Amino acid sequence: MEAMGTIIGRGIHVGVIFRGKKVKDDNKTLIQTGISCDNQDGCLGFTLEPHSSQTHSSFCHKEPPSMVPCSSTLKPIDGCNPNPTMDYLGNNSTLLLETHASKVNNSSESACEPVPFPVDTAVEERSSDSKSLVTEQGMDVGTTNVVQICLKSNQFEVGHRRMRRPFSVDEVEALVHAVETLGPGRWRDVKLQAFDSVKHRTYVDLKDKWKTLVHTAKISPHQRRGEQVPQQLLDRVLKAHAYWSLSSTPKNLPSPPPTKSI
DNA sequence: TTTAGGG
DNA sequence: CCCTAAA
Repeated sequence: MEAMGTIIGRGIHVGVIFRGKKVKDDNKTLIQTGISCDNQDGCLGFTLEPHSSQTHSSFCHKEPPSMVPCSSTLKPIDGCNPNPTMDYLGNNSTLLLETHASKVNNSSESACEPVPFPVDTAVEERSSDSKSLVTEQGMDVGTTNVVQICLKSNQFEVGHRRMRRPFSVDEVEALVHAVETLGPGRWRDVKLQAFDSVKHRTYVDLKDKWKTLVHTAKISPHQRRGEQVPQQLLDRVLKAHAYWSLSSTPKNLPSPPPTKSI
């Protein structure tokens, strides 16, 4: 915030770059220039020029509806960010650029970045708004930062593959608990009961996770990857799985939940 | 829209 | 995670 405050306080120029070319006429709106009307596979970019703009610039690709983590002085952006989760919580400043081009929105996810957790809940990745949150890190006054907002070749083209979000042990615990009481096959309810506020976890995701959990619980510990799920939890998975598999009425009365003893 | 499974 | 036939 300090960095941005310094920059903005001293006046900052915001230029628009379309398809690599800087848009000269500042009086025209995105719609007037046609930038936001068609589905051209161009790229929208913004140049933030504090003062007498220099040349140093860094950027990363991003799309309209999501965040555009951008590091001006750190690691280059060659695809995806090394560490998705953290990295955006420190003393970073945030600049919000709103490109309210009428219907240009549409949703697709970040092309190279996982949405920083902090804002994750605030701004949905699948948001239909055309906002771009640019997170600047250690932006040096005097440098020109360019944020590329590439519109996929075809805005209607199905979005990218969603960012991978490994389930945390806590999430697994919540999922297991829900399945123990509701039983598998009722993913909609599981979602509502245990992940209602976690928008990036759909009931299909939960169903898939349960599938992998059952598998994980069956293989030997050393074959498991990622964050290790407590064996105790995996035992509950097998327990519930066995219980609901034999139950004659799997999806009906959540009769005596699995013997959650031990 | 959900469920259920394979990809 | 994605893709989708079925329900």
